[in-house]
Amino acid sequence: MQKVTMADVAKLANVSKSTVSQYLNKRYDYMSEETKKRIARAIEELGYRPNFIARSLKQKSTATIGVIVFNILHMLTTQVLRAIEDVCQERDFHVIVCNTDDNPEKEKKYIEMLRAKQVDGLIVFPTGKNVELYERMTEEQFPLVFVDRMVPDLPVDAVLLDNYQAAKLAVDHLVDSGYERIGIVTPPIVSHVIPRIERIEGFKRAMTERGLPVVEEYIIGAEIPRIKEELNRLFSSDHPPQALFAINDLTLTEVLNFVKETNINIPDDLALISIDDVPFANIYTPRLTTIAQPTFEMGRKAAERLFMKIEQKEAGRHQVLRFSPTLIKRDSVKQQ
Amino acid sequence: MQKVTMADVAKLANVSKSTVSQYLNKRYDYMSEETKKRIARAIEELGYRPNFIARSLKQKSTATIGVIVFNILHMLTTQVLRAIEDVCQERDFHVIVCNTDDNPEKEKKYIEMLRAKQVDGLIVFPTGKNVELYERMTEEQFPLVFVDRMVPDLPVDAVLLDNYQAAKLAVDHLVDSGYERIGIVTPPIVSHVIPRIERIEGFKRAMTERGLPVVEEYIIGAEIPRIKEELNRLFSSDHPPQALFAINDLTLTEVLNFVKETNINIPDDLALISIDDVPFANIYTPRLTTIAQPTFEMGRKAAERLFMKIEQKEAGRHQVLRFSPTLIKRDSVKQQ
DNA sequence: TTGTATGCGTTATCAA
DNA sequence: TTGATAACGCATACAA
Repeated sequence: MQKVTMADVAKLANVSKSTVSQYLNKRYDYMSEETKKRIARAIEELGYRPNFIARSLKQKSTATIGVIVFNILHMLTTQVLRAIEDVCQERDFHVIVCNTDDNPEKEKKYIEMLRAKQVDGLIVFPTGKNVELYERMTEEQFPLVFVDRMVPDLPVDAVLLDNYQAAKLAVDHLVDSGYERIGIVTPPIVSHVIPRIERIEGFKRAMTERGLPVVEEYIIGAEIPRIKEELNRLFSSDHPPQALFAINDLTLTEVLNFVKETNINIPDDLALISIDDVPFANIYTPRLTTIAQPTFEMGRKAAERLFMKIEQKEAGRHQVLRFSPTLIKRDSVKQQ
Repeated sequence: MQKVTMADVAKLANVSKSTVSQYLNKRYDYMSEETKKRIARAIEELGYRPNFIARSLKQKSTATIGVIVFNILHMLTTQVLRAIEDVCQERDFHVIVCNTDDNPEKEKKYIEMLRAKQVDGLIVFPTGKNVELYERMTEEQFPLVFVDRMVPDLPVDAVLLDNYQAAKLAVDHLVDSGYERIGIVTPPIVSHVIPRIERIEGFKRAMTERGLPVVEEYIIGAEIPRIKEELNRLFSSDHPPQALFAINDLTLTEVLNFVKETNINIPDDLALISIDDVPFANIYTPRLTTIAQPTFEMGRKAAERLFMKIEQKEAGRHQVLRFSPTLIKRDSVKQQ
């Protein structure tokens, strides 16, 4: 299988390898019709298929990029990935996908292996823990783009949601609708996970701007499986929040689970808003008010930035691109 | 960047390239400690990283497989993909992902390009339209596994849901719960899309087995955007069905949308069951009764089969592996 | 224990 | 217009 090589074609067509090579690369400016035909025939006859890997070795380009994500199962990731793949498809590039599960070891291993495989560039949802490695890549001018998270002080292009704006959108909509006691629910707050930090920070700022107090008790930050019990605790207190802001789809799900097990009615007893326009937002009763990330635009942009770097090897000032979220008003927040 | 090669290391360490090569491949049975150290130092100093592509050329293995899917955005796909990637991760293989959008042209192009890139095997959710191409691969004994769909009469390994059983599970549960007028909703019925064909066929068989008539009017097969109007038509007739079986997540969503716009109450006015355990099944009110596909097992198995073929180049009789679905009883079907 | 020579399937340079 | 020949970076058989 796949034993037939350019040499075989050359022999059968009675020309040299170089001629075949030129033919394949469409450099036929000076090639006689006759030769072209003979080569075409030989290729056909032998069922020859070029070995792209050999060509890559010579040309120093594999037409392949790597995309390293936490977990392809997350909707954000899937959508960004799809957009990236679309851009690559237009350019006849291929995409290697890797899941790190947010594990720095795995991330490191993947990055190293993919570079050994000579990928032309890397789009990474970084764990944020392999700073030296990131640094090395930028020093070597290796084409690299971060998505979703970034690493402060590192001159790496990054494509991010404007998390402050997202939080502000949520708070403003809630406040405009007449809510004051607003809670926020998030996974554990760790410093290297930029979106969480920024969303919470944005939440606090927005509250303050609207002249509302930030009640620490209303900030629920816990591992996903523990969120429900935290909610239970909070809602059995004297003054539970009137509205909840779930900072992503995972926490939203937990809130919904919690609500399902109690008699709390949305939006009458509790208003709910979240970041990530989950697929069932429209189907759920009540329809869920959400803040959507422009995932496809983000994926596209990340890919386009990467290709800019791949194509014109020049550095250029690095950019942190912020994408604006969109408030989608539905029925889980109602005018008080 | 990445200019340093084995020759450089060899020179710096004062040994020959072959020695370095041996060192890298852990063939140090007979290597002096001294040499090892010198090589290690040189590698470190130069920041040498092996070029995997060059090695691939020699060894005829890229440690990369291709996975060609319709659309990574579908949940089934994402989950299968994740499982495949996990298996690959264990073996230090990488995965190239391609989206065909069920377009045979794209499929063809991808298959050809990936083979040119010398991937060691291919897992394909086949459009079913490139029969010659599939045949050629099997003739050449190229490692290939189909998922979700198969192509009749083609000796290719395939990993599929037991669609007949899935349909039977649905019908039996409905009938056992006291329903008789059961409708089914599906995307357009086209012959090469095996799951649809089998699910509908399974539905009919199961109905017949239970002594119930198959009412053609209750079989709604239409493009997704047109399903809602079909449902409207059906439910304004004299004898609408008492229960609906949605054959996948897409049609389920349409049913749910339809329900939302009417006053139909689930499960009181209409029972609902579907294939694909959607993420919101547990959250929706009422909680949705579904039939789950063992997506991760399917992905794992597909990858394992592929590796069997990759490793032991022997053919072996090809297998069509059927996976059993699981009925998850929740609240959208209630005992009448 | 280590080095030499050769090949993997292309492309590129330079002659012819 | 086409053909030798030398890379590309690594692995391997065989020699030393």
